[in-house]
Amino acid sequence: MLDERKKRVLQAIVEEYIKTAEPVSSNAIMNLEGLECSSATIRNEMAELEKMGYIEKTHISSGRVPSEKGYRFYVDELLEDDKITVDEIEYISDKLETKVNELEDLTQIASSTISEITHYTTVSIGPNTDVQLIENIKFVLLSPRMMMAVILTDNGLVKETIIKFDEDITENQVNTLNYMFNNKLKGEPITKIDKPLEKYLVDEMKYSVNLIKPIIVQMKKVVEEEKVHLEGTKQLFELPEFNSLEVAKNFVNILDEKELMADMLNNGYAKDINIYIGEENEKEELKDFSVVTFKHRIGNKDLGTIGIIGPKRMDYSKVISVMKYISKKLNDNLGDNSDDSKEEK
Amino acid sequence: MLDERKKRVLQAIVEEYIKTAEPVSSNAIMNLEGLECSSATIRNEMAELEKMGYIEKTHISSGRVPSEKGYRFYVDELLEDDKITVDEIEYISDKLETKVNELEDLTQIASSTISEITHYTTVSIGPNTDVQLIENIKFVLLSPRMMMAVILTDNGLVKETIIKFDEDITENQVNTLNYMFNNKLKGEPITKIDKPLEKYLVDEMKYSVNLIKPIIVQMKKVVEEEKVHLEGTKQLFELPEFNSLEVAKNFVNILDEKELMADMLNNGYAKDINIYIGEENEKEELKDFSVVTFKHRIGNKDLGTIGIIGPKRMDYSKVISVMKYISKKLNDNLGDNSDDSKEEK
DNA sequence: TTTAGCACTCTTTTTTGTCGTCTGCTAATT
DNA sequence: AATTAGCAGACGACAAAAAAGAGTGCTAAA
Repeated sequence: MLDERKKRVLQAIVEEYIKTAEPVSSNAIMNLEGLECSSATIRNEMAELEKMGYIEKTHISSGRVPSEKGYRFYVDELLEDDKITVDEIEYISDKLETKVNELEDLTQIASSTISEITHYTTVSIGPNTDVQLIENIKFVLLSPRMMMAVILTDNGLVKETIIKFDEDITENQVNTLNYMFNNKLKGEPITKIDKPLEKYLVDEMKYSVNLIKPIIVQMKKVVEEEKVHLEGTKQLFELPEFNSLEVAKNFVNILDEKELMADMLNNGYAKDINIYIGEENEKEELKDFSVVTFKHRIGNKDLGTIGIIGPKRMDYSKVISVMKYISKKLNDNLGDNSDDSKEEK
Repeated sequence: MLDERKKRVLQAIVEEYIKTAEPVSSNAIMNLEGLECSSATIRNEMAELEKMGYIEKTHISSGRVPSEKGYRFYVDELLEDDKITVDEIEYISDKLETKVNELEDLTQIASSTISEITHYTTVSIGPNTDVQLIENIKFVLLSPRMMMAVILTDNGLVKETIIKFDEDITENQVNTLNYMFNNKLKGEPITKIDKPLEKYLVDEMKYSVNLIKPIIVQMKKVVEEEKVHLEGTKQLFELPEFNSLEVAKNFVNILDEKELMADMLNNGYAKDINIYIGEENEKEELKDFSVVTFKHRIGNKDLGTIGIIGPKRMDYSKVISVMKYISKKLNDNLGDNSDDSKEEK
């Protein structure tokens, strides 16, 4: 479709624009490797690329800026990996050594590391609820009317919550609950903790509704809860595109809508890495941004999703290199030294 | 010091400026209640108020803006309470009805309610660590190498954490730990969980350091951890002062520094409500803002602190009314229906 | 003591002009 | 047929100048 030189011109424009945030002129990219020709020739190529929709002008006599179609082509066909430096590799390795007790923290560390290296904002979220299986449930009486419920999932996450009752409970009751819940739920997806279960326990098993209802309500809540974690919000404000108050406000609005973030990360299942450029984002509010999402897993255990939010001219190459490296590193590390991960044969 | 009319003029200027964010001219406040005189008279008063330092001009022929001294006088002497509407009262009552299982959530609900009503940004934090006493500690074995520690404090908060070990642990060991920690720490401030305790347990009581160290490390971490919670960040961006990119950036930077926020809230002990206007803030970064902090408690139990961050021309009256009402409401509500609060005679 | 009136100051907005950049096109060159 | 040099034209960015508007301080009168 595009001949070699056009590809080269497009690539040069995208990369130059990523670097400078200024419309790229024919002069600016002339004499780059593979473009040893006059500016006039490049202008001709640019005119055609524009006609095809890969680049556009900001005004009639301006330089060119990549269109979303242009970015998309760049990402799909022209992207070169391995833009990660030795220093960065060292920094990442260092960060990932941090000993964590809860796997959830690992996603946050990955998220903050990405943000620090790329200088974009990252947002992270735990694994999707419907892929998590219950490995064990534990009820512990804290005081006569207060109980704690702990749920261990097969991917090593721990969810705990406190449940209060209007009447005293006995150790005996707690033991029965322990047995009953484990018996019923072990190996089931955590989403099974829901109304029907409450109904079953009350109607069929004849438990007191006063006992069961708060348990189900509270456990359901903690199971469904999406903890969205943000990192590096201020960094984007250093970018030249944030000199427009409009864009800045828009961005702050996005960050304030945690559910919107959660939604964004939960969609787009197909691949581990997904790239949404501008209008490709489902959310109207994100149409001036690009988002790269990264499904973060160890072995076959989903550990959550990380999203990188940046301008449309984000350094896709860098972002993807970093993500791939982190993914690799995590799997290398946790292959050996994770105690609680189940041995797979 | 200030005669009645001067007070009235100052009050009018402050309130008008709070409303419009524009320098206030002599014309604008003439004919307000208590100011039934000509603009020339008001100009004379303004000239004197300016000489005394209560108001200032943005340039030689502009209207007047309150100085920080002016705001301070307004807050100390001129503030009228009860600027809260019936609708707002209803909204607050409604929000505070939400049933919470963890007292921590209550501070967040209060915080978000304040933000929604005042349209300023709020930031909240749990109670200061050194006022919290340990009521009970519970260790629960989750798997051979994973234990959960739960700390109940006298003000009804629950802190829990997971501890991992490099070797298997027995139920017996957990029971001993339970007995030992409770015996040693019940009634003590949570800050007692620290190095010296580790030393004592290992050296004197001859516990294995492999067992004790991770416990102390992890519990200390969760005890010291300050969970800063932000609410309504985007709202401030609607204010006219945020049309300056400088201010906007400044603000985003502040929000990104969670420890700064925590510091801010932990200082200023004296009163339950503290007001810091502009330069009165200890933090350089906050010198263009006003902060109102609100120590939130039920009975004599400290439940955390909420800070309201807004422009210097924030609607102090509204903010304070809302806070007072919330405080009252919480105490009314939780006087009766809180099950776990200890009965005081 | 208050007020009407006016000159003066300063900001804001609009207008005008200049400069520089980059394109598209044409005609010449390879 | 592809490339290139050269140039006219378009337009943004910036600065200076001009006009409009808002508010003050002061003076003199009520």
